[in-house]
Amino acid sequence: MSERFERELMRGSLDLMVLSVLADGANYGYLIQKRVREASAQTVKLEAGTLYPLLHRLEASGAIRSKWDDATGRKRKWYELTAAGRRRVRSQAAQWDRYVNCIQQLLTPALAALPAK
Amino acid sequence: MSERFERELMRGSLDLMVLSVLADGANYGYLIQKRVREASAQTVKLEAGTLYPLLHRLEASGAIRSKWDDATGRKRKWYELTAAGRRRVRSQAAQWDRYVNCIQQLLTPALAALPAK
DNA sequence: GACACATATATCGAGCAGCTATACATTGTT
DNA sequence: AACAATGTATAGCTGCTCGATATATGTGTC
Repeated sequence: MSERFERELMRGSLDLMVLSVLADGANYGYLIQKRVREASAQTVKLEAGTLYPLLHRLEASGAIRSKWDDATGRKRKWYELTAAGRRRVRSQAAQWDRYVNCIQQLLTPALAALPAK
Repeated sequence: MSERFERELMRGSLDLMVLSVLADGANYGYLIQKRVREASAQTVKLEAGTLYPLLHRLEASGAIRSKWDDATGRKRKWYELTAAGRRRVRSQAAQWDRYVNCIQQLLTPALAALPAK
C-alpha cells in the first residue's frame, strides 16, 4: 500500500531526477538507474521498463541527445543535456521547490491537529 | 509544458493533501477543493473531476467516512478521517519527507554543476 | 566448456490517476 | 429572466510506471 504511494509520488519527479543526474555529466541508462537508486537509498527503484521509455521521451522532447558508444566491449548509449535540457532542469527545480512548499503548508497544521499518536 | 509537469507532480501527493485538509476537521468536497487551491496559491488547481473520484477512493479504502447533510438548504456530503485515515496521514507524511530529501540530494549537486545561467 | 550472474538496451500489456467535458440541481445576484 | 456560484457526480481520454519478456555480451567459477 505504501508502495503504491511512492510509485505515484515518482510520477511527477522522475524526469527531474534523471535530468539532474545528467546535469552532473553525460551518462548512460544502466548507470543512471544505479545512481538514482543509490542516491535515494533504494527508495526510488526506477525500473528499466520505466527508464528507457523515459529517456526516449526526453530525447524526443529535445532535453537530451544520445550517441552510441561501440568502441569498448559493451554497447552503450550515452546521453547528455542539451541547452534546452539545462533550462528545463532549472525551471523544473524551481517548480518543484514551490510545490514542496505548498504541501508543507497543508501538512504542518494537519500534523499539529492530529492527536500525538 | 510546465503545466504537464505540475499535473504529474500532483499524482502522488493529492491523497495526502486532501487527507491533510481533513486532519484539520470534517469538511465537504467543494470546500476541500477551495482550501487546497488557496493553500497552494492556485498552484494546485484540483479539478472537481479529480477530487470527487479521489474522495470515493479514499472512502472505499477506509481512510475517510462520509455523511450527507440535508438539513440546510444545500445538500453536502461531509467527510471525516477514520482512525486508519489518521494513521495514513502520519505515515504518508513521513514518506513524503523522505522522498523530498531524496530528490534534494540529486538536485543540489545538479544545480551546482550547471552554469550560472 | 558449461553455467550463473551482471551488464546493457528495448518493448509490450496492464493498471490506474488526473484531466476535460458533461450533467444535474439549488441558491444568490442583476 | 438570465446568469453566476454552489455542490456532487460520471464517462472517456491520455499517458506514466510497472512487471514480464526478449536479446546480447562480458565475467567469474567449477
